[in-house]
Amino acid sequence: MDIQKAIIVFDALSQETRLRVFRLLVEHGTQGAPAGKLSEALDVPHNTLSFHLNHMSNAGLVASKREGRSIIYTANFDLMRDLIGFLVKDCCSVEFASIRKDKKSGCSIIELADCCPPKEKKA
Amino acid sequence: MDIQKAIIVFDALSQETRLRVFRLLVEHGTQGAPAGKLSEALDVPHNTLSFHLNHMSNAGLVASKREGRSIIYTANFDLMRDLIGFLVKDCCSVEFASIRKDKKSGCSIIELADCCPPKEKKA
DNA sequence: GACATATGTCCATTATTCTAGAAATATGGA
DNA sequence: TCCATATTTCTAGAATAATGGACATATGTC
Repeated sequence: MDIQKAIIVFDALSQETRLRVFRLLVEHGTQGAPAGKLSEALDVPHNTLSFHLNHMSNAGLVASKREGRSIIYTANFDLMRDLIGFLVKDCCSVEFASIRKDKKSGCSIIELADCCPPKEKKA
Repeated sequence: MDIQKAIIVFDALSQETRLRVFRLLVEHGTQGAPAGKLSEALDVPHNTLSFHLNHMSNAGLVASKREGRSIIYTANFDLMRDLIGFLVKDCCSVEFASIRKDKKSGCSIIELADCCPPKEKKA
């Protein structure tokens, strides 16, 4: 993920309605949820929500597919992983957070040194 | 980190100048860098940069301390770790990213399953 | 104290984003 | 075809954010 993409994703997440939508979609997993259900659950007018869903879709945060009369939205988990990777690699220091590939599992392993503050280099 | 705090941090990171400032500060580590150096490095007028640094400071993303005539800004690495933790816990699914404490090292370990997509539950 | 340096504050302008009413589009069913 | 449902698009006003010139403040040096 480059810096321009990251800005777009941060922007999409920096608004209450949108962040709530996203977290709700995360709860719905890969199955997703229809726009109307989100509108109702979050108590946001359908046209306002549509504006935000469109915003999120442009940012790549969500995908949508029609199913009958409904349009089902799903969270983009891949993007979320990329974003986490960006924060670790580009917005943190190796002293505080590091990322590496685990060959065996094929997973990326991130270590957050939240309990072991680095010794300050005395200048 | 709660959702309100997350929105504030995302907002602070969702603007090009601010994200560039933050990444530059990350490179400067715990030592930080003076406002003027940032202004010069990023080619942003000092007053405009001051506006953004103030924005970032309010969000808790950076800290500042005076040193002679300069004001030294430093990235808040703790907040960055909290943000990464928030994304993993609240904005991702356990199938895609999980976080656990490693008793021995005292670190939080995050596993990003970026190479092992979960088997879809056939409905 | 006079001056240069480093940074912040004030202000007006411009640009962008959010909101929700009204109308439009798409789908499915009687 | 007619109607209800689900959602989006259009639109305009309101709110918020970004920009940079001019000025103010704080610090260090001579």
